[in-house]
Amino acid sequence: MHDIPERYEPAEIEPRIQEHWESARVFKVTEDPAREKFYCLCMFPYPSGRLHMGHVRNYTIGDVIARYQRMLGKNVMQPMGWDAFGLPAENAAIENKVPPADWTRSNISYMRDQLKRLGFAYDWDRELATCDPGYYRWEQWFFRRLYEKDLVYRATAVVNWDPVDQTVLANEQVIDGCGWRSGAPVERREIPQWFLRITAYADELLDELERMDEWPEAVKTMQRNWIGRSEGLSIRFALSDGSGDLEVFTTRPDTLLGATYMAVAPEHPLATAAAASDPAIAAFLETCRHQSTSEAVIEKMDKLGMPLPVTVRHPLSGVDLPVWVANFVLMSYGTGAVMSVPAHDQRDWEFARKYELPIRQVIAPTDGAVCDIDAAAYTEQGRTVNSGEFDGLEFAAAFDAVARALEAQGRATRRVQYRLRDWLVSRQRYWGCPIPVVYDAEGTAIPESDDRLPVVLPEQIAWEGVASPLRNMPEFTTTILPDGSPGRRETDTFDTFFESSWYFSRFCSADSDSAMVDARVDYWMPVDIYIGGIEHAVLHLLYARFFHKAMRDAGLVKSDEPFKRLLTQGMVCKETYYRDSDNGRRQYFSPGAVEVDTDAKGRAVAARLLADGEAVTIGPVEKMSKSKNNGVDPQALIDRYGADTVRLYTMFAAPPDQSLEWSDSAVEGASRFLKTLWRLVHDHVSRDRVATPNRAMEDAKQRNLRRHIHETIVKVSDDISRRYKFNTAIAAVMELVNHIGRAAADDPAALDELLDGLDVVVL
RNA sequence: GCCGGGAUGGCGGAACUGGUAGACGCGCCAGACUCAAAAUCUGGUAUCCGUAAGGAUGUGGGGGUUCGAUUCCCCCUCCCGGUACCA
Repeated sequence: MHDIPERYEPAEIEPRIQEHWESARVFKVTEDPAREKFYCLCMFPYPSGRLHMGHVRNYTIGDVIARYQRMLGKNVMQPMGWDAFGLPAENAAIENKVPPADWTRSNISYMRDQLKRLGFAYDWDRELATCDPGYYRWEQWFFRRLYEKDLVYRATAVVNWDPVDQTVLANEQVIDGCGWRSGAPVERREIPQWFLRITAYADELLDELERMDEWPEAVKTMQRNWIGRSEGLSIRFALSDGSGDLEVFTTRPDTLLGATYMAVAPEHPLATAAAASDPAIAAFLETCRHQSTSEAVIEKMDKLGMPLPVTVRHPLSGVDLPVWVANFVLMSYGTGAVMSVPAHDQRDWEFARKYELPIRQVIAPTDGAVCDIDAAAYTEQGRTVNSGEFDGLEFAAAFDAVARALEAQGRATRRVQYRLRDWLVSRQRYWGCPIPVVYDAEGTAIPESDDRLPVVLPEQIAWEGVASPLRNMPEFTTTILPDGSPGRRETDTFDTFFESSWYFSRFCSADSDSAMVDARVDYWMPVDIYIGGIEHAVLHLLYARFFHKAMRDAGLVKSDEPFKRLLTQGMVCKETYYRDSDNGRRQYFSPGAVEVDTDAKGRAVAARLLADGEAVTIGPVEKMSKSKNNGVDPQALIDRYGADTVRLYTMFAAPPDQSLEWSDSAVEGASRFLKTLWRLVHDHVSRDRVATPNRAMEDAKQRNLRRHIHETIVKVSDDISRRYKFNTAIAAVMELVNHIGRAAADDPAALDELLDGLDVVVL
């Protein structure tokens, strides 16, 4: 090791050491009950084509933690795999006429090389891709276990339907109400789909959060609010004509006497029945049929409604209340109907104002403060007024009194309701795991038996048009039922969150072809630290928690929770550049294709497309993504500076949980630091140490350096293991290197301190 | 709309438990080396006034608690993530 070259040449040394790591299987691990295990996991990537900066940042954080834990002597597993099913592969298939399987596998191959080039300490023997039948057969197998436990059911749900392309669109594919390819106005369509009963686990998913003290508070709060447990009253209002009941759920029974109208969803039977004889209502429902299915869009649109020719009887006052159809009431929430109390709900208040419906105050502030119902709804809990025999009660007492009165009439039931809805796992797409179900001649669904699994997705396909080709493949859809009669195969595939809900368990026994997971899973699970983007705070992380509990209840794993500690990485963001084209759609340009002019303060003021020299609009700073085309390609930086520089810069630029606005000018600094360090080591490594240094002979400067070395060890250890602040750990090491460099110039005789310092810095 | 997060020099960020605001790095300025440049090294660099010593101001905006607030509380603005079929 004494013949270190004078110049730092990452392009030469990095591939050499990486080949050694690979050929010697340095990071391969097996279970060792004698040693403390550490399972370090980063969210696996979607193989989109090339690594982006978010990947580099994510996997560098994981690698720093994994290597630190190895240095502590733990048995560290750090695996890597591919979240390989998904929409982009279908788009590539449509655009480039290449089968999604081929496109995906070639992306995996390229990105695997990139990961190796970045030098991450992965146990590659555990690599998996979710599009391999050897992986997805086990979720088909588990689907049947869930079915047997009544955790699977079939029901109708609304989708975005593109009437031109004759296909279902993802929310992301609907732009201003139109299909992104066809440009045709999208329609809502109800179709039968498969659901997993995640709500059966709602209470456990909620309660367990209290004990997850190594998860960020923000993520737990988001999950709590998402689950949204509320206690309330399910009230059955009798239709005035005696033809039935209208059931609603409310968390505010204390406001019942303030209810002045009812609102139902456009798909509600009362609305569709009225539309049959009233063209105006039918026309309204028709406009609602083009409404978005996205909550963000629905909540921001104009709130519209129409009165229906029915009324309901108020169970306490006996007054008949009008029933309206309203575009913001969702059929998929609860019963598709709500009771409206405009005096005490702001949305109801605005709707009532717009349509001149009565606003009736029945709650007043407990402290006697004035509240002006003409200005806004009073939404706080208070004391009942204008409520006859229920007057003067505070929230809990009023709730109870109203509940008892209605229960006595058989008109209400106390109920716990969740905002969380069951997990819709059906996708009308080709590139996913086939849902293992067959239908008989009557259309009855029969889950596939274990001995007929996997249901293999045909990979060599000819893609015509836009819709999933599976429906037009008789060799796939035609099948024989267990009783020998002809059957038809389900052509829907699973939501890709299905695959990402258990891959961490599969990594523990990735080579098993006889079981979903085996006993090794209980050595490694739970994951000790899970690192990934904050954008997964709810959906992926909640589905994965649910799935793990369902696996536990099927006897497959012992742990209650899959992820002991969670580190949510902030987004890597970058300015967007675009032009609005004539058809109203936006064309985004990659930062590499654009030249940006800055003012004296370094702020971007204008941008031009390099290809034609014409101006492009500078858009907001957003998460680097394919759809915004604002990703910075790390490969160019790796080629120019080496992997260590890119990794160092990524860790130095910001703390991991903070969003990072990318700037490639500062990468130079990281490179400079590594060169300086290399030269210092080169200048000293061949010098011989004094055999037994005499610490008592150290002068003040030397003692000062030795003290600084040890302070840095404490600081860096704490920053990495407790604080997860890699930027300040690096800053501390830079300060130490500056100190060592000055000492080397001033006092070359202080060799023992210099060499000790360099040893520590290199570690 | 709702839920969660954020805002500190020209730029990225630091200040961990309420106690010297701006560590470390980028950029910029000056100097050394060089025929010259690059690279490298040394020094300076929050803003305003001042030759300087020094003074004043300063952590998105407004208010509050405190001997003391980037940090705690209330209100607001803007930005980011999620919003159930992007992953």
